[in-house]
Amino acid sequence: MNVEIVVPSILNSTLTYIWPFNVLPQVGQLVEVPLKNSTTTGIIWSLDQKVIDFKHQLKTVSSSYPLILPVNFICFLKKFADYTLTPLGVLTKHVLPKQIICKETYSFKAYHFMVAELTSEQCFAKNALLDQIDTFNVSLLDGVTGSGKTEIYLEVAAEVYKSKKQVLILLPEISLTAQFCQRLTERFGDKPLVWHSQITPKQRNFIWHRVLSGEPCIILGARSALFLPFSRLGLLIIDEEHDASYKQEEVIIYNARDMAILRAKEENIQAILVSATPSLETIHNVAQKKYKHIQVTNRFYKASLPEVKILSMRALKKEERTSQWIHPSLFQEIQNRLLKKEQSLLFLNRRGYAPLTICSNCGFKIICTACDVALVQHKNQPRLHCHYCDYTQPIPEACPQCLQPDLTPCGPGVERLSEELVRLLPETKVLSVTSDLVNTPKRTQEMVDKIQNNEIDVVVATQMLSKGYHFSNITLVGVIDADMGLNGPDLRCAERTYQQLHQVAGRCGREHKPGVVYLQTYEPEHLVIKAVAHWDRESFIDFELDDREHHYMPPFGRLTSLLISGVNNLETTKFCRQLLKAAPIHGQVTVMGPVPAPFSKLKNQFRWRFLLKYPRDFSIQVFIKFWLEQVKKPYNIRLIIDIDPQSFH
DNA sequence: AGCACGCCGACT
DNA sequence: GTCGGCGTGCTC
Repeated sequence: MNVEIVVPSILNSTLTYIWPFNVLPQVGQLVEVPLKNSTTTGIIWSLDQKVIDFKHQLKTVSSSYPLILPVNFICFLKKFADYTLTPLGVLTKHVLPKQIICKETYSFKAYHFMVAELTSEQCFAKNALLDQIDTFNVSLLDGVTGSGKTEIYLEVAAEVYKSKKQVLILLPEISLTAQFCQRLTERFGDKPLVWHSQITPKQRNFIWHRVLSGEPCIILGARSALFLPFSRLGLLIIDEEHDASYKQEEVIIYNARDMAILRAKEENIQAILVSATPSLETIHNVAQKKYKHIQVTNRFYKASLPEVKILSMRALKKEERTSQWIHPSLFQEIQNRLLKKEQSLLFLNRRGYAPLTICSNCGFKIICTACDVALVQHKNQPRLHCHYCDYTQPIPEACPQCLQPDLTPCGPGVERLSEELVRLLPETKVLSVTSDLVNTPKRTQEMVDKIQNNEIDVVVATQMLSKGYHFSNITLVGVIDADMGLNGPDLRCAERTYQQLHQVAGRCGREHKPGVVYLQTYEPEHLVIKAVAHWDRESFIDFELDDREHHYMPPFGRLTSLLISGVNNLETTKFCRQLLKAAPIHGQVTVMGPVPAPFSKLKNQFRWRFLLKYPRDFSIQVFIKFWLEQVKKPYNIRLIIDIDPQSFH
């Protein structure tokens, strides 16, 4: 008999092989097959006898492994590929372990759960979640920081574990897993199994085989944990469900939150979405009664909230300013903190010294040779640096165009803000925290220690410090660029800004010392800024949902983006025109574009974009497949399909 | 004629 | 993705 097999290549279809063994093949079984002039691991995808027009002699399966991926998992992969339009072979690469070792003996201690004391509200939430544990459904566990959401879902996870099932807890970033791991170890009496791209091959193999074996376990994972072959998954938890880093945009483009829900559906289990600032998609699904809403409040919450004040940068006169970038009121507050021996934290989401270098004589702007973006000036290591392609060059003495020595750094980065603080307050110990400077676990630990031991007075940081950290002596937070991103090309920029500011505002004064947050803005009356300042989520949601509905944007309509890029701009635009001409006419789909992408050139590639808008229940995949069949794509032009895009660069 | 390079399709 | 076939064009 023949079997249909997927192999880890870019192929989008199965390949047919002869099954030479007496034992029947099984869907999901791993096999070795000859491919070209070598051999590779593949997955038996189907036993259906496909009618093939393959003219040559079929090859034979070389050997089979006693490893069978669960049928539910295969179904999940199939739907994943169908939805995201990922070639099956590409997906397979992420599913198969690097090398297959069948007999591995690892010891594993069973968890011994510590008894957690839950408040009556937490108990209620826990029981509500446990109530529907055995069939597919989605719950939103919604509550502010400090309301004990984590305790609740860990209790639910413990119950599922005790019923001999597996639990997957997804976190948006690896950096968060370390602290979280600590917390789980305390609760469970042993380390949880952590899965992300940087674990050792040995650990990777161990986890892969363990989840396949069906042994109960709790996995703490980054989004790639969705590709683990769990055979007894009993619960899926997506913490910080709103987080944009759940969206993977390289090689396989998918939103891990949405695919997690798909996985839960295929496994017929519950998915719990957890957030203090749920995404509008999720809020909408709750309103539509598709998701269950479990809200937890913290009765101490209102009292513990820092006060958020808006500082208008518009009203300032030149002579009122002490500092070039810091509002006088915020500057005053920083000085007050210094007197009280308390710490301040300033956020500025710009690495380096200055985001822009311009010649004050002729107006020449230094841009990257490979990208259509300004080079960022760094002073720590004096270079001009492209943040998109990593190109660097020395800072020229004179303007490359008019040869005058008038190159001027424009605007602040973290380094420049720190420098200014040191100049204005020479006794102050200032620490810059950016991914350029704090980029290893060791340096991260040093940074945390320094702040915690009060060796630092003012921390100037990018968004990298806005998540997962809390320092008890920081009682003042200043956001230098609160409205940066408010007017971006991104559909979700208001939502993102709201979530980030909310997150940032929670960074201070959670313990006995009250905190204050200052938002510097040129748009003090902007609804997003006001909503953050008043801790008023509802008004933000109402405003934003209205706006989205008015423009038929997600979560009301859906979007897909097609990014077309190539080294030759003429050829690229030509292909775009061909595409536009071939675009099927369909009453439910609006085809917009082609337009140059917001970054019209990156890494020497010219970039153009189409955007498709269509109803929520419309299957755009069929439309796209039909469309792309009409035109032949030149080999040197790349086309990337992003279903439900998060970023529009 | 002989060979290097790069385009481009096939892979069961 | 990766390999190999083959056409173009350059060198001996």
